[in-house]
Amino acid sequence: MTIHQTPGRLVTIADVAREAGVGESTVSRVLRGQGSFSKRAGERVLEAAARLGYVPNRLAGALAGNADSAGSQLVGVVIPSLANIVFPDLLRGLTGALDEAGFQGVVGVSDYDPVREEALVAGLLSWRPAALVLTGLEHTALTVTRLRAAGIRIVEMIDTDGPGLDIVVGFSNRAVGHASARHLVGRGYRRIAYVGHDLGRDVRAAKRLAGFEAALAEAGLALHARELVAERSSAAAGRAALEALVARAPDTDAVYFSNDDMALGGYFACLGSGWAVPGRIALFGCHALDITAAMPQPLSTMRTPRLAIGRAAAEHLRAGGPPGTIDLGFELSEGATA
Amino acid sequence: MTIHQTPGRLVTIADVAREAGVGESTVSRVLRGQGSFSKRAGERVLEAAARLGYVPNRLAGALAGNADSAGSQLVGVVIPSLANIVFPDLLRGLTGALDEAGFQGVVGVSDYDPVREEALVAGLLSWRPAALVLTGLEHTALTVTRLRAAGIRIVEMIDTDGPGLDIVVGFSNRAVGHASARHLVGRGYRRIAYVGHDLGRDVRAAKRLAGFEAALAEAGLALHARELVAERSSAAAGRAALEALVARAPDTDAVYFSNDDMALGGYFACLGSGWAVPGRIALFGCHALDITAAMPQPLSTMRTPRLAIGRAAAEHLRAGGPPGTIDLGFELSEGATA
DNA sequence: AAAAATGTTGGCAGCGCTGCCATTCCGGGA
DNA sequence: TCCCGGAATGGCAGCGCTGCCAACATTTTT
Repeated sequence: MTIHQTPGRLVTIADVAREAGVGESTVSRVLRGQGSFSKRAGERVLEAAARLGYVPNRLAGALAGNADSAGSQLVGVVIPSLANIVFPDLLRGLTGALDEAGFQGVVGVSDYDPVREEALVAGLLSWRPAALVLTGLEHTALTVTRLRAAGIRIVEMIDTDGPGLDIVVGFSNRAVGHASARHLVGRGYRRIAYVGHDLGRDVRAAKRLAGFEAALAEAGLALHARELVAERSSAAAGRAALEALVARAPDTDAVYFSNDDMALGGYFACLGSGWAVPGRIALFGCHALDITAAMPQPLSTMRTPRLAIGRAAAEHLRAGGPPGTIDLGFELSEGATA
Repeated sequence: MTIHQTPGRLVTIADVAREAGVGESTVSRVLRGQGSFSKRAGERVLEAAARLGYVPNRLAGALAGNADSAGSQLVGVVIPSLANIVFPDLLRGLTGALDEAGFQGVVGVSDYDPVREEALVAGLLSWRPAALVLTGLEHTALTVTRLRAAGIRIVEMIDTDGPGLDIVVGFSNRAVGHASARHLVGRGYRRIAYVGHDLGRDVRAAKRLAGFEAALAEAGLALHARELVAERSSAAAGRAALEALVARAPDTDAVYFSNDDMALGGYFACLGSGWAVPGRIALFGCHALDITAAMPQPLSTMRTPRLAIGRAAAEHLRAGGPPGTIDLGFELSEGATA
């Protein structure tokens, strides 16, 4: 029962035209519901197409349609990772809105590597996408050159801390870090440490930390300690890192995590070691992952509008408006751990 | 600083040919490193292409190249959801292997809806993909017809419980459920309940439950209770459901969850209510999400090879072999909650 | 009733690329 | 020196579709 029957050639618009007894142009018009045609022609074409099992060839359509401008209805998307739940969320908002608008997303994963992104962008551009959606503001010079030359709408998601190429949708990671520190300081914590993952790659986590330290400095404080893991963020890494940190700096009274999954790991470390949260040690995360709301003590964290960012990115794809930055903000999720 | 410069026409192969002082065919051969050409011609073409910033148009390439067979280098992918971490994992394995092989994935999200899948498949087929990767074995009749007519390789991921269309890569969800029940029964639990999410849509969770109940029956048992939430699986839903379940059937001694995130929610419920795990109540999940390994008591669950499935799916795309099922199995992750 | 306006329709030239084929170029053997 | 086989090359016909335009049909207006 192989599926490979490939009877020969696939049905083309010419076959439908012959079957329906009309011209090719009429078939084209009917199928796209564009231009004028008689009711009778419409019926016959639809009927013939169904009878023949016609599947339009968008490759040809896009090629013929509009050679320059928005060639196809494909939209290239580059995200850094699928392992960090933040990005599937982004993708979720994006694909949802994208296919409401009749677009198809072509997804590439850069693994936080600008050089990898460069290659992905080159590959995506060769499909003549209607637009490109990237993550973050940091790109190689060659990527930027190519993007400029492509003459299509570019959306950069998530990070508004810096100049964008065209449209930027996100929030200020710096401000998130800043607000997080203000919250901890306001709660009276003074010996505040940081637990994070590979900052060399995750530029946005680094920006949050910068904002965090800036706010500490404004309050006359500095990071009490810091523990970085080389790997990607995960609960296991957060757990190990917090344990290491507490061993080194036992008097730490609050910890800022680069990410909620790290923070969740930290929470587990506290549970395992019997450290009272937030009595013995307070925990603060970032992103407000769904899970954290179900914890016995909801995690104190910052809610970032990931779905909304994806959706907004998709919605601004077609808009012919001027370049600009759309800041969707963030919100304190008070929780009970800090 | 608009990016929209669209100087007019994009650079075509003809422009490169003129610039390099060779024919179009030579440019095409050089750029694809195929056919024979002199070293000198090769250099000049590459140079000219770089100078002009030439970006090949794969739309045209695919259209001209091989009209029938593997038209483009696009691969259509349909997954049911991005909210359930299982699918991003699948996607991760898939896109990784896909772009090693030079393919680009076009992703659609069906939201667990076969009718939505039908529309997505139709849309994807119109890009003349080299192959299609779907999730699960359940499709509408029309989808199946179209898939057959397309004459391309089809891979169905994750579920091996039933006949596939072409290539199937995954594990038996029924067997997972069965093994889970055997484990709980073997540990001496007798009043075993089930906590799950919307089974009407998540067919695979339903298959796991069926296998689970079958194993219970073999042991002379039946489900002690069950609690279903209508929404999608999540920690919050798991927590609420477990609390409801314990209220209704306080003597339950073990709970099988449809998913690890549900189980994690259940664990949080136990922590919150002070129910000893597994003394008062044992918990068993499914999928072995990363997070669960960091818990103070690692969750007892079944490790499913999600990344490997994605990778295997991509690898079997090109293989011209016969249809068949590849069962990647699963593995008990003993943990400490059951 | 003729003219003008409007509604339908089919033919055909591309879109940018690749496959095919005929042609040219080159070095080595007769 | 001439001829021959293979490497290198360019021209051109499509791939399937859409945009444009001219042709024709049908109404409406005067």
